[in-house]
Amino acid sequence: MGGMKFTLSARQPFALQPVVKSHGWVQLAPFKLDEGQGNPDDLKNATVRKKPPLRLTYIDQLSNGRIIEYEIKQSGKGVQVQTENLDKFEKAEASQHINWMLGLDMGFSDFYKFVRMEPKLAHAKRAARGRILRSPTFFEDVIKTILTTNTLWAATIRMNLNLINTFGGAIAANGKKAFPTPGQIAAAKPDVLRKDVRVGYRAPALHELAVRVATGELDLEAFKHSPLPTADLRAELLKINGVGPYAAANLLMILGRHDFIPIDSWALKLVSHEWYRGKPVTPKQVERRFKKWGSYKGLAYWLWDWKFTG
DNA sequence: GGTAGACCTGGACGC
DNA sequence: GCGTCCAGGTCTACC
Repeated sequence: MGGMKFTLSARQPFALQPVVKSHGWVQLAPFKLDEGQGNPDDLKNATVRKKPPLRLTYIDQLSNGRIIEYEIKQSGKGVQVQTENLDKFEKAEASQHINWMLGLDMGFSDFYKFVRMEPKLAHAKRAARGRILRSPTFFEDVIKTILTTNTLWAATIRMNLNLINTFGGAIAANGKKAFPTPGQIAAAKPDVLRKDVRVGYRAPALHELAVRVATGELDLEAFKHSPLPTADLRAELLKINGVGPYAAANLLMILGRHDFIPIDSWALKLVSHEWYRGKPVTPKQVERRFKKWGSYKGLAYWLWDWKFTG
């Protein structure tokens, strides 16, 4: 087996579970979640144990082409990473990726202060919430976000899995696959995206994006540390074919910009049941309800302790 | 600046 | 069994 372990520290407060459970991303390959089920003892221990062990795995491709798997667990005030033996450059890159994926150096003290009088948000600090699970590359998150639009969640999971199985590189030893690089998708015919990956009408948009990133025309990774004001960054995101108001807001949230609410059909449902007795609402009404939270309205929406749970 | 209609796909529902 | 609807929306064409 071999391999190596290392730990990464996080800005406090931090807990792995709320990051992993922050949205559906963990259900999208190459993420995988292992909550320690399968042991018969778990049942009787469940009532005793305070923190169920939670193990997040991810198949990553480093810039030198090497594909490796991370097993990430909570460890003290940060995380412990188990992976294959890496040289110091690989380890630095892997650490950087995991740091980004979990938002280890993000802080939310201003937000916590701002919302501490709001009963629906007061839990945020207690539960160390605010971080949103993200993929190592912004490219991957843009693709995944486009795959969430105008479809069922189950279909998003399937399309994403097809994309990985069709184009992604694999670990030789076990066949586990990484998310495809822009080049791998760009090299394919758009028709393959439609016919094999089954992404439907999204095929041209996805392919075009992969080509633009692969050729260097569009530097998506630069969005991570862009000096642009959020509104300008949003305008840039909206230029991407397939990215509209919802997707842009979702991607801004992923970038740690919380000024906009990703208003989808689910958001309308939540707000409808929260304040309008289940009567249909418009995006404008959602905006109105969260206006007071200013540049934190996205987070306020995201972390709101909703009445409606489905 | 605001709003109908079309759009791949494949479960869920009604009949 | 089949048709219809619709989902973690977006784009285009109009007003």
